[in-house]
Amino acid sequence: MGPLDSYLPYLLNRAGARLATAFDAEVRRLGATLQIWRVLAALREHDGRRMGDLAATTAIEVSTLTRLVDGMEKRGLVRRRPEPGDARAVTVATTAAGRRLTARLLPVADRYERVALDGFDPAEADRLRAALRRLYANMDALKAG
Amino acid sequence: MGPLDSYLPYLLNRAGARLATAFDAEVRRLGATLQIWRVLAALREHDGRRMGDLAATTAIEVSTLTRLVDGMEKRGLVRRRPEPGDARAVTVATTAAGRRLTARLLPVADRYERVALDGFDPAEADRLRAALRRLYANMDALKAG
DNA sequence: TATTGTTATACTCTATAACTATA
DNA sequence: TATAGTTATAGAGTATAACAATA
Repeated sequence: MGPLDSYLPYLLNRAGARLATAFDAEVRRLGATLQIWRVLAALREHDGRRMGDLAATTAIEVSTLTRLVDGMEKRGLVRRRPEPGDARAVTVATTAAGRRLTARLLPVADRYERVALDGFDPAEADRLRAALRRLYANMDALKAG
Repeated sequence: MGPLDSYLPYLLNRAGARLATAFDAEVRRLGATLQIWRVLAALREHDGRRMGDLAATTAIEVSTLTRLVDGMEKRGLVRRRPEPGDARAVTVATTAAGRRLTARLLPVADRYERVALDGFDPAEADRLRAALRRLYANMDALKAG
């Protein structure tokens, strides 16, 4: 291993942590948290998802997600419904209030992406996105240990 | 904001979380943790650093770091010494045992980077590193709020 | 028997601030 | 007064396993 500043997991962690910390501080002023935003963003992409599905796409543990959704439900941001066809499962859907909060968070999210990619030309930004997707997929090889 | 799968903070978080989780599980079998590895990797780069310096490069909170270093000191991996010239400050240096543990962790760290970058040609990998450094630096702009 | 989600517990990390000892 | 580090406390998040209901 060479210098830390060329070690990819280190760079990935530093960049990700910095983005996440700053974003979290900012959305808290709007009455949300990073975790709440992750759930809302996942539901914006596809509303009415199952808990397990939501856990997978947000990278939030199921047991954490249960309590997070409890809180969001209490605040009227989402609503749980039994999944028709499988009574074990539950789907989570946004309410009008949830969508209003999402609408207020979206400009912040957009701004963060713009700032992070400031100075990147579109092709460069897309290469970065592709590289991160590929890196994620490469980790499948480690499942075996 | 477009699809989640093109949203950079999302991609960054997913890739980073996956790498970190898998790596942590693996080094635990060798008697370390991800946090311990971060400290050792930082000290490998430059041994005998101050606590504040260490906190900055590892992205670990100072108060967390104090207790982490407490534990590492108890295990004989590092040693605290007063900084000559400033009696308030403390430097943290590895012991022989700490360097032995580092040596055992290095191959794992190398393997993770190799797996993550599997299929990337060297120029591509370097572009990714440069992009992550640049992204990190771009976040300076958010300090103002 | 396996799966979905909830609950419970202990643990880790963070956030915040108070505290000490220096500078 | 400001800085370096420690300590204390409360709050998030994770890990694990036990559990209920259903498949």
